[in-house]
Amino acid sequence: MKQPGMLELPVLGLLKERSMHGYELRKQLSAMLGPFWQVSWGSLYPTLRRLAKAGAVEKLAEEKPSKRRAKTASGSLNSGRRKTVYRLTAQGEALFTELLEETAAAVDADHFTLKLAFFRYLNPETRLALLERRRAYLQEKLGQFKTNLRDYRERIDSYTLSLQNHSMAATQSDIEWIDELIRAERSIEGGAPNPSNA
Amino acid sequence: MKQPGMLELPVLGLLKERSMHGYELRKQLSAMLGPFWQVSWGSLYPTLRRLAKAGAVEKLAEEKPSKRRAKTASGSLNSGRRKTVYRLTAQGEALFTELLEETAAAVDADHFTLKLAFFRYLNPETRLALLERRRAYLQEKLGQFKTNLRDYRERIDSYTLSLQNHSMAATQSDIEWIDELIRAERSIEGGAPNPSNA
DNA sequence: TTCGTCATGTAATGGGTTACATGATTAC
DNA sequence: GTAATCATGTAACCCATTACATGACGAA
Repeated sequence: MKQPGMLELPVLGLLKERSMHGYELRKQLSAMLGPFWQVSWGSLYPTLRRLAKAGAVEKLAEEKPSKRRAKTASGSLNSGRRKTVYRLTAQGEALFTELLEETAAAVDADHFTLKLAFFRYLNPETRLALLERRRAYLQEKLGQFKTNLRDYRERIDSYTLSLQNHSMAATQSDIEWIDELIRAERSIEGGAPNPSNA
Repeated sequence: MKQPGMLELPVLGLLKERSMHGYELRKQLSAMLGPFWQVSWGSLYPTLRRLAKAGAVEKLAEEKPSKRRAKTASGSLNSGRRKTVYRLTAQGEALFTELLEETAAAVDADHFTLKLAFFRYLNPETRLALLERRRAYLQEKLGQFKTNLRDYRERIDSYTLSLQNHSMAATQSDIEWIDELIRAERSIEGGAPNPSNA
């Protein structure tokens, strides 16, 4: 991940479902967000520490199952202290909701992605608001692409032109995808009783 | 921009074309890379300072118009303001080429974009190598998406699923775009004499 | 026994973001 | 005369990256 302060939301969101230790958290994060999101230990653990300091999560030392000490036995002075399980607190729940609902940061692609991954915790109106905000942002960028190209097209070389055209097409495709999501949202809102997905 | 150390390449690349001052550099950067790339002063000027310290660019003080100017008429050809113009040095040229050619960092989307914007300075073989490296990377990610979905599909909700599907489609589209670029590269390589773009 | 995975962290480094601060010039 | 744009930077704050360091456990 690239931008600062982005891990908080997904960490809280995953811990909301169930308590986990750091290592598993990372695996779930990758599974949920796909291979482009790689979380490094050096960002995950400090995030957990910050959240713990803020009272949003608490550390639980899980006693080890190890039941058998047959072989190794002996002198290990202490046994506990293997996994550290993190659990969401009430404050953490509140923080999660706050981060999820804030519309300010919803426009940026990565922030939007993270919010979308936890959309099920939002009510339909908020979902629609976030979707429409993102859509407007993309539309604005599309317009900027066009003025940009109008003003500079002759001065940019063919590679850069190809770059911008591809980028515009991708933006257009994003918009269409958002439109689908908006349509789906409206149809469950006004139409059939909530199917609550699969 | 989000990642560290990414401004160096485009700054050197633009200064290679012609000397400029910081403010103009930023405008050119936006024009070239499109509206998703926003460069802040707080990252641009420190980058220039670093490059200057490394001897890659040199600062030229463009002298301001002798202090007092007649209101309008006199200095029509003057256009003087106190600007600091940056010029690429020989070392800077070397650094530019080095940064542009290194294949290690070429896989990441942003690095790849930046290199592509200066592809005209590379020979066709290096261009092809970079394109194919990027393609292989995307292909690999696509495979990871698939295994990921195979293993977790039942456990992810419909929003996250939509997210991943869209992300996969975008990756696929990126690959097709790269393929086009590769085809174009090969056709100028083996076929007609270099058309050197529009 | 050794290798791969599980598991938890810390330290140094670097640089991006945001806000701040200033002043000149142009257009209305 | 005043607002917008041109123009150049600095500073504090935050945090991601990378590399480092350690150790348990299961299987081959």
